[in-house]
Amino acid sequence: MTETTTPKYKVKKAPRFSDHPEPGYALRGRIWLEKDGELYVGWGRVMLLERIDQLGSISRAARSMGLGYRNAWLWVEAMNRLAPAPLVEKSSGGAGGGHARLTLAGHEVIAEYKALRARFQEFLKQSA
Amino acid sequence: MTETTTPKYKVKKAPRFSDHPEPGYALRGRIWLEKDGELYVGWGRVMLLERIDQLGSISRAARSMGLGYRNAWLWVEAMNRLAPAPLVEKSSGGAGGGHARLTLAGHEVIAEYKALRARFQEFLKQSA
DNA sequence: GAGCGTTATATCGGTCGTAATATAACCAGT
DNA sequence: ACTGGTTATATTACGACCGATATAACGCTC
Repeated sequence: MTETTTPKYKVKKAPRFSDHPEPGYALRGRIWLEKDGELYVGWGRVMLLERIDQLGSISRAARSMGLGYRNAWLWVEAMNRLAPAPLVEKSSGGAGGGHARLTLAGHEVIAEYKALRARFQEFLKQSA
Repeated sequence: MTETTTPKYKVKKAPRFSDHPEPGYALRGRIWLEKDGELYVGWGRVMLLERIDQLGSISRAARSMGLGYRNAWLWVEAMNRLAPAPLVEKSSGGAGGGHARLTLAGHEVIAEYKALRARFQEFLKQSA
C-alpha cells in the first residue's frame, strides 16, 4: 500500500506584520496601546498612519501595504474614536476624489509608538 | 420612526489568558518563544505545564483551566516536538488510566519563561 | 478479563476575522 | 452637468481556529 503519509495536524499561521521567521529559537513579542481594553495603537496601525502621511489617502496607504481598504478605514475610525483628539483628518470628494492627512496628534502618536517599540526591540534583544 | 440605532460595527475580542481590561489608556504586550517561526512557549502553555505538574494529567490540567483536551494535547505535542528534549512525559493506560509528568526540562522552561515574563511586566510598567 | 480514566486521534460545526465585492455619497475641477 | 478617485458603508464568502463530540488504544488493578 502507498501509505499516504498521514497529514497529522497543521499548526502554522500567517501573522500580519513584521515577521522574521528566523531559524532556531527566538524570543518574540508584541506591544500595543489600549483604551478601555480596546486596541488603540499597534505596529500595523502605526504603519498605516505613516503611509497615510506619505501618500495622502487611506486607500493608497492601504493598497501600498497590502491591506484591504475596509480594514484600513476601520482602523482609522477606531483610532480617531479612541484618541483624545483625531489622528487622521479625512475628507471625501473634491480634487482627486478626497484625501486623508495626519493631524499633529497623529504625528505624535507615531513618534511615541516608534520610540516605545525601539525600547521594546532592545528589551527583546537583551533578553534573548 | 423608531430609528433602531444602527448597530455600527463591532470591534471587541476576548483574549485567552491574563487580561486585565483596565479603564483608560494602557500599554499591553505579549512575549513568547518560537522555534523556526513556530510558537514554542507562551503564557498559556506555561500555565498548562504548571497545571500538569500539579495535577499529574493533561486532561485534568486542561479542565482546570477551561481548556479543551484536544488543544492541551496539541500544545504538549508541539512543545515536546520543538524542545531540545521533551518537557512532558506521558503514559496512557495503567493505574488511574494514565498520567503526564514534567521532565526536568519542563520545570526549567517554566522557570525561564516566568523570569522572562516578570522582566517584561516590569518593562511594561516602566514604559507606561 | 472487565473496568476505569487517561492518552491518542478524527470529524463536524460554530464563530470570528478578513478578503472580496458592490454601491452610494462626496465635491473640486473641467 | 459630468468626471474621477476617494471616503463611507453594507453584504457576502471564505478560511482558520476552537469547542464539542466520538471512539479507539492503553495498561494497571481488581
